[in-house]
Amino acid sequence: MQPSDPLREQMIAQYDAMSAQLQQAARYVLEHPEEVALVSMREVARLAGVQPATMTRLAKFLGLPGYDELRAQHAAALRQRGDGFAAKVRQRVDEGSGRGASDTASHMLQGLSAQLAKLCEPDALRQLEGTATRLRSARKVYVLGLRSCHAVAWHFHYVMTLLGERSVHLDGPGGTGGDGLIRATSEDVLLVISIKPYAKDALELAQLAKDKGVGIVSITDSEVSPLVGMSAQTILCPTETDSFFHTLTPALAVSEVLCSLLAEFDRPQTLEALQQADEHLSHLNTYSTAIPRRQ
Amino acid sequence: MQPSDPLREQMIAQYDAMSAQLQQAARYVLEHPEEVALVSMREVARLAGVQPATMTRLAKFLGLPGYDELRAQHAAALRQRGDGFAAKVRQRVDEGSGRGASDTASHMLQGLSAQLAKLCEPDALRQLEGTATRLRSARKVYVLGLRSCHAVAWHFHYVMTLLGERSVHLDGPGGTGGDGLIRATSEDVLLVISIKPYAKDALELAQLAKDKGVGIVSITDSEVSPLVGMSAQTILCPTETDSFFHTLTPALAVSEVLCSLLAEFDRPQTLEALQQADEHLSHLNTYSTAIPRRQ
DNA sequence: ATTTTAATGATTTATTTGTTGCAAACATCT
DNA sequence: AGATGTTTGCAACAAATAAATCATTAAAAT
Repeated sequence: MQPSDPLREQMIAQYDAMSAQLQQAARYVLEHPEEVALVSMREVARLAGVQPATMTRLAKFLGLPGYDELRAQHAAALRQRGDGFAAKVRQRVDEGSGRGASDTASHMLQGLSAQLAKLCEPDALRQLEGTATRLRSARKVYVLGLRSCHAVAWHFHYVMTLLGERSVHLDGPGGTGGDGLIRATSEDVLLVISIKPYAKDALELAQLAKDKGVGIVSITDSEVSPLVGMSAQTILCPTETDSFFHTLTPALAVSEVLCSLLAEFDRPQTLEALQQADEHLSHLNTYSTAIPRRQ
Repeated sequence: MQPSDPLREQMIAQYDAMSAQLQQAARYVLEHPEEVALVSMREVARLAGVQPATMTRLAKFLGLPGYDELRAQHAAALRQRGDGFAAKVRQRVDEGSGRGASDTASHMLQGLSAQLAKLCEPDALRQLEGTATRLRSARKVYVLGLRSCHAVAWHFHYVMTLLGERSVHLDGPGGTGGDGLIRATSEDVLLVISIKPYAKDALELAQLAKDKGVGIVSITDSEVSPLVGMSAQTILCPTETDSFFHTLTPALAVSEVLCSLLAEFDRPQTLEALQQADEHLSHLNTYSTAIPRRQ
């Protein structure tokens, strides 16, 4: 963000030499420099998830006399930003007049940003809430998304897996994806994600599920999507870009919001489930705890 | 400076009704709003040349519960200025006076929208462009994303597959994911996506690839991500939400932008590749052409 | 001129802050 | 294994903080 902030650079440079807790503290400071300037040390520590003492230790590790100096530097940086405001705008204009790639990228990102903002409209929120409610009451949640929608389906399933064991992902090698539905009942719900062009297999599987009495909810792209007719709840999200492809970013955002709503519904249970997942994964040594040597 | 700061306007409006000391305090606050946010009340009082108690009285005079609220408001204003681009979007956040789920959803979506807007800043655009350039010149592009990042990796790979045959997805059943690298050379590039907590396997595979001379580019979440050190190009994207989970929406957006930039680079070839894909898929009868019967 | 009212200054009080010392837990290396 | 050095969490501390209280002063009204 500020390439010319010496303290920042020092933290990045010395990051590898820090202990785990120090790294966690440093990471938060790097990512939330304003907070360091604006709130108390204990509060920063709380937000960073470390002991208050660790913040002091971080300051000393960086060669500063104490935490106050750390805050002072961040405060100074924040003060300067008021002045440097004009410079930033100028920089943007310079570049904005420009050529090619950055322009395309910026335009596309702004479009996506606007699409997400649009999802905040009352209609969309109602759909989200309705769908979350329906999913909440399900015994099992089957998740189906083929081809381009695989990414969204899988991610939803992945998060739901961390949360409990109600989720079944309808996908598998050798075309066995549909087998998950063998014992599906009317107590279950199928979340199907599909956008134009709609994959035939997805529609057929959804129809099959519906015939078995499974409740259908869907994330799709249009009022006239084939999914709308067979779904008890539908969330519509935009997919258009000015590029060649349809975007799945709004759909992924929607699925993440659904996960959050479901998680938020029963916080204690969610926390317990997440802790279980943590333990399991740490036993499996899945994640890199210490940062490996840099090259 | 801030025409839409209600507290500011209130102070100006009520200025005449204040006592001499209160006016002096208010004047300083109006002229040095950053200081109010950044230093203690007593210090502000000293700088303003009034008694500490006067600052408390000023806050109460303005109808606030106490000085803390005065500082909180100035801090919030300062925070927003930092976000710059996203500020516009952020303004609406507090409007939701609401209850429950819709509120959570709306808040989260607005946050995501702001994060995408932030990616339009010059720094991020530079990273995007640099990475796209690096990917463009690669003979083959290997794509690696494990666990939560699988969704992004797979989607990138999927789109790249429609575009040509340069993409290899490093994933597979039975832990065979790394096998794709067997014939990787220094002409190739590995795109690795990983966010905290970083999957050990992903880091190890990336390191292996690097040792083979493969160029590394990455999408990750922090300056101090272990990927930064081993990558020729890195795109940083935010992952924080106020929910339990990290979001992958910005990462997906970034990957879609990368795809677009690559596609845009050679439009004729892209169009041809897409037409081929269309033909292939229509021969396979993959997509539902007619909208099936509604129920 | 005297009372009343508001404003300002000084003092006190209960919190909160940043720091430090110490013991348990941890990893590391013979 | 056992010993050693580091890292980490906890609790106690002194300093500083914001607010509440009381005393004094200045101005306004009678």
